[in-house]
Amino acid sequence: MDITPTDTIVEGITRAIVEHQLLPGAKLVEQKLANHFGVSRTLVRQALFQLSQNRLIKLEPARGAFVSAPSQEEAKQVFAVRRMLELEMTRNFAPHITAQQVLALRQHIQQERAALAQEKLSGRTEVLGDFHVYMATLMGNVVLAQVLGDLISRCALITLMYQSSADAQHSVDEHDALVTALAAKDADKAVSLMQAHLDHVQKSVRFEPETSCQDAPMSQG
Amino acid sequence: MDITPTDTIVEGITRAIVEHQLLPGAKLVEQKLANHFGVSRTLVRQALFQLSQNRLIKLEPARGAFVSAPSQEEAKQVFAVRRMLELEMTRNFAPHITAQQVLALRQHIQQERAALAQEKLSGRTEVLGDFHVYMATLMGNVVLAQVLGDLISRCALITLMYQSSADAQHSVDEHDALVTALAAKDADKAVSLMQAHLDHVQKSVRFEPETSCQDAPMSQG
DNA sequence: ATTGGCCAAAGTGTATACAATTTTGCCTGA
DNA sequence: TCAGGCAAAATTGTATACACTTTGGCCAAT
Repeated sequence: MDITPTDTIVEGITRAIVEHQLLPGAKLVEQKLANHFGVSRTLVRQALFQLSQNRLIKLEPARGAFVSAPSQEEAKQVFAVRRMLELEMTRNFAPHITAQQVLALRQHIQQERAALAQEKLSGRTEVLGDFHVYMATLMGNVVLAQVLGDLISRCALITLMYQSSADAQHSVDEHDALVTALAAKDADKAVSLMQAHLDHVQKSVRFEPETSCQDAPMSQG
Repeated sequence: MDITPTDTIVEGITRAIVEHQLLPGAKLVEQKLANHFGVSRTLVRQALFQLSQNRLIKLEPARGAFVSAPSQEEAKQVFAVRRMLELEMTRNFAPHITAQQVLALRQHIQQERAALAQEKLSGRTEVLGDFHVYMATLMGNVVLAQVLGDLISRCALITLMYQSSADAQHSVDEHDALVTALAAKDADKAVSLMQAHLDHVQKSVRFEPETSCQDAPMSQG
């Protein structure tokens, strides 16, 4: 996987949004970003376009780029789609899962626990969400994995912003239980566990958080 | 909806791919395209990036853009994901559908028949695929509509390339039957009709055993 | 004859310059 | 005081110029 300068900028802006340095609705001025990252507007524009594809920002023609303000309704819809995909995925996966795949999932859970232990916000939700994508990959359906990845990164803003550490811990435990059910090839149990898990993740999203947004704009002060 | 020059280029290249003027594997040289469309490479590059997001072309760093060669395996996976989403969508939609929504769907089918009558290849599959997206929209789930739209445009290349006129006619009839079942709020029947429909669409895709990629650059007059 | 390296040509990646558009603030006139 | 409009500043949209990478062929050495 080639790592391009554009990816670095995407990463940086994503980080800034996730960590509340850039609030929803904030305008992203190309030249400012270019100065900040020490590149030309060309690369910034590429990055902004990429971010708009992930729905993290909104691109208004001739007006500029603005940080998205994901609505509760949108989050609800994202989770509805995730349910459609992931419940079916779980049901299909359970009967055919191999010992090797179970092992792979368990190893992933180890990574999750490690990420949690580090208490680092960044990377935490990433790893947790990746579990679901990883399941799809193990099933061998690349397309499903990509679609799920898009969906999860799409609501990543919401989840990252509002999911507490306790919720994250809860998620890992639920992943663990899910894998156990899968390992036992107990499809019904696995599906209901997945259902419950998604319910919990969705409920963990708080839309009126403590707005302790310390002011730390990205502008090169 | 603002119509940008970039969109025009995307449209043009898509059309060329769909109409076999550009075969899978063919290289897209930026300057050639720029000359062809009478714009600078800047806009061409934007268009290429956009097309790569739709998986219609593949962007290889420092090497260029190449028309994708969708594999049979990938098509299979795309349809698998579509099944997950659309069967569930149908099941959820049937009990709550309103008379107004039924009417809207029937009107859409009229458009499909009109598009078919024109014998125009371009726009035909577009309209047919749009039926599925339209259902999602009517359900009120914007996210689902977008995900479905991505999936359908993703295999649009395949479908457009290989679906015959007879198959297309068949599709419209199946849409019609589906709407009738929905109007009767017969969820089970609607779901099985949708299942059969997706099976047929998938089967209508014929992969030519010989994928020898001849070079057929876009006619530049 | 074959292989390896070097050089030119072609093409992509990035920066900068320029054009078009939007935003902002001021001034005028009622 | 306030609405309207004009002009300047700021910002985005597009084109061009330049740097770097890849590609393809030629030639020399084995």
